[in-house]
Amino acid sequence: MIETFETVAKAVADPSRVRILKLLEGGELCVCQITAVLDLAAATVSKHLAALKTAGLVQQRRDGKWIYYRLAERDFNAYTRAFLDLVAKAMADDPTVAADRAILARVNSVAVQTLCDQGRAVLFPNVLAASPCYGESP
Amino acid sequence: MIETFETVAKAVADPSRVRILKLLEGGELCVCQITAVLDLAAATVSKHLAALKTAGLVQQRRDGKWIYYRLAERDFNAYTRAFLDLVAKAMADDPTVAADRAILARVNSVAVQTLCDQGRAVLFPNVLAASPCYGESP
DNA sequence: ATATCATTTCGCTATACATCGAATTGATAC
DNA sequence: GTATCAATTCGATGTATAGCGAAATGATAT
Repeated sequence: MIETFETVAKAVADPSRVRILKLLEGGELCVCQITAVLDLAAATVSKHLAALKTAGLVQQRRDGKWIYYRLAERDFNAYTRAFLDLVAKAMADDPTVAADRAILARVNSVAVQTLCDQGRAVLFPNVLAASPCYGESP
Repeated sequence: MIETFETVAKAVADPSRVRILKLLEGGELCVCQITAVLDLAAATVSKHLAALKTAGLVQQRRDGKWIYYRLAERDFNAYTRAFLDLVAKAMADDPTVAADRAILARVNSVAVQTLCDQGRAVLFPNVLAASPCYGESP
């Protein structure tokens, strides 16, 4: 009881995990998409997702090569509803959350396969690198 | 924003601090009363209370030699209401919380001064120790 | 069957924190 | 003023955890 509450509260008491929950409010995402937004090592994101799952805050589903995470059903465990509602209402205008949403928009504009292949860099097309060098031809 | 949320969530993500909040739902208590119930070192309890205060979940008031802590006003900060309501609704029938309430009943039956002077032991009168030893006379 | 590859687990390091006893603080009460 | 003493802060210790790179896993797709 109090141990379960502790597990869920701990899950929500980390900024990276809160950012994940706020991202998932917009719909399910696969691990590499979440990793691209947070800009953390895949191992780190995987661990956070496991913590959120243990806490009963998210659920997962496989689709081909990718595993998609989504917010858990409200009645998943005794505290799922209360904490997810709390997080949903909070941090509506937090700058980090807003920035993540902006990156998420870019993420959603590229195929998951492309994102997995090329990594986060594909989200920020570097004009200088893509263009021919100035003064290259005589 | 997200940092404030993190502070408050961390505050409730510890069983000792949750026990304190549940105790304070019954009304204000001084530090030595809380210490007696939790059965932790005074230094530890003091630190927990400081964390709860920083999180905006409790407030304090001095009365003579003692400092009384109480749950914070619901609009104390952006998250006070949400988290205090959440804790209030949760763990209604948790065994640890129930046991704490039983000890609290004993605490409320003795003067604060007595509790401070004699410590937690005063809550559990030891019949054997209080009686004359068997076979002591002739 | 086997190679690929997204995800997870493992091993490690650095930091955070729960807990304690001892020392300090600071308001009370003489 | 000064002694008392509840509460806090200090210093130390052990445990927990966020982060990473490397290795392992396991489902897919050839």
